[in-house]
Amino acid sequence: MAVKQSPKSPALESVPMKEPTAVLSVQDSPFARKLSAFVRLSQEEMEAMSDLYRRRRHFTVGSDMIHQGQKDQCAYVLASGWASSYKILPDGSRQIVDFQIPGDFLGLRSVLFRTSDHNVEPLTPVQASEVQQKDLLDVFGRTPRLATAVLWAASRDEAMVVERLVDLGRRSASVRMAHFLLELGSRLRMVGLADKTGYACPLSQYLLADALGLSAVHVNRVLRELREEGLLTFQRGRVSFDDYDGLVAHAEFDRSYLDLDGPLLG
Amino acid sequence: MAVKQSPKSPALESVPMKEPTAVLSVQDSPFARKLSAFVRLSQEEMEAMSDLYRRRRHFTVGSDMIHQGQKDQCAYVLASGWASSYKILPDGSRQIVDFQIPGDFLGLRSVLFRTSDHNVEPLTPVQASEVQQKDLLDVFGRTPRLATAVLWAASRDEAMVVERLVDLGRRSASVRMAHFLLELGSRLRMVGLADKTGYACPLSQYLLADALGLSAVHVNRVLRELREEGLLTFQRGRVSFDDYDGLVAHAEFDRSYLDLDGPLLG
DNA sequence: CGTAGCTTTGATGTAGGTCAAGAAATGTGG
DNA sequence: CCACATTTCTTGACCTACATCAAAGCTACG
Repeated sequence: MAVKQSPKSPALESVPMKEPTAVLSVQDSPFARKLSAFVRLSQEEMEAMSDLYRRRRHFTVGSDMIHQGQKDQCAYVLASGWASSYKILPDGSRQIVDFQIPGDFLGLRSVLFRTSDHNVEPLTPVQASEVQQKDLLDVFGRTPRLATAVLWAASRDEAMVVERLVDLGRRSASVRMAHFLLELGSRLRMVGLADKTGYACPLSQYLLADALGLSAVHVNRVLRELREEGLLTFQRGRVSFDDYDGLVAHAEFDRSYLDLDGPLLG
Repeated sequence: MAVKQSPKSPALESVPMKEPTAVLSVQDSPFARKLSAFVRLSQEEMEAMSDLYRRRRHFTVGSDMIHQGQKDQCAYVLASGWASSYKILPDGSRQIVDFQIPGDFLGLRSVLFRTSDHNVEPLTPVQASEVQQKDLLDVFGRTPRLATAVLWAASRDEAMVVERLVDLGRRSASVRMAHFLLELGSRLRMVGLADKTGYACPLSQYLLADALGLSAVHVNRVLRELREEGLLTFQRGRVSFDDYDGLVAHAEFDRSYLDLDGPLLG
């Protein structure tokens, strides 16, 4: 039910910012890296993609990137920082749908739909490339394989939302939390922001609560349980896996839904 | 937690089957109708689409259309009948992610991913067109606008999953049920299978429970409440809106996430 | 006309919510 | 670098929405 977000996250400084300027090269961007998991991109496709990268923008915490109900919104590719996409209900409560990390494409629906059905806001300072509707449709027309790759990325995002749905529908709070933090770890590893031991994480317990359909109080209790069971520690902006295998077992974590097994299209 | 589905649904016969053979004409198919909500399809695009329609298949209740964990799955476009897509958890419980109705594209993820991350099974006898990976990628290469339209349709599906997520995370059982049945009504209206008074619905209370993250017992109680409040009646395979406006208010139903306002691409 | 799956209802249990309030941590201005 | 303000985190006491268990009554087809 918490509506406020943290203007000052405890882990803000500890998130590796990975010298944003270095990301300007298209091939090395987290986004290209992610799409490469699906198609082996040609030189031409790389260039088409760089057209999407022209307009670089910066967002500070508290400023909206995409706003529910507004028209003609842009999409973005996150270069650095974290964001969250969420819906606000009439009674003021909030459901966070997903968190975005570097390399994530965000706001696809707000481009394809006439009006955006959700909000996106930065959780840390964010560097992102603006993608306008026209650019996106042009690129699709020129390089269908890239279009397919974007479709694949969108499907992967949907798979994650589905997994969150299973979390809320059928898993206990503890399993849910473990599952979620493992998924986040997997995603961060894909872009080099996590390893087996854990990762820096700027999420407050309020944010976790709104993402997992729990109360902040219960989030706290669940985190304590997991810590006391020696599975994982989430403190001072860092998630540490104390017993990775035990955690995977506890969470029944099967990451096949993240489709990580190398390019499908040659 | 219910794992069994209904081999004999009470409403099975009352679902209008809309003479399946008449749907063979591409322009009139519910699928074309749905995509037309996004792009005005050219003759060429219609023809490309008809390539996706070649292999028509029939499924009986109890046979799987798509199976979790299997490789090289097909996708389908539903011509008639209802299906449900779901995930089974290790403990045997089930979360239904969505129900498919005529015109719905199903199993996109199972084509794009190496292995399917979910199951799809018919709830009534089903007529569907099989879409193989190759067909789909070919069509994308030839007609990018069609690819964009499919991307749009996939985004619309994701928007519905997101709304289900909000249901499970932040809405009470009663609001959740009302919201869900209204959404289903909107979707059915788009393909001419519902009107303001209601629609034929082959879903058992067990299925509703597994979709909404409730127990079947509680589904029953919630339906009774809604009936006693004069909002809606769900009996003998038919959902009747007794007080549509009251229901919309109760459910806080805002259907902008279905993006119904006419073609975006000329 | 039997029986297998549905629906309905009552009694009882519990996971997680809400309220409240103190302790850490973090940021801000001097 | 310190005192104060603001979030966050943490814990305890209590409560409620929904689950679970159990047992009848329906319905529909075989």
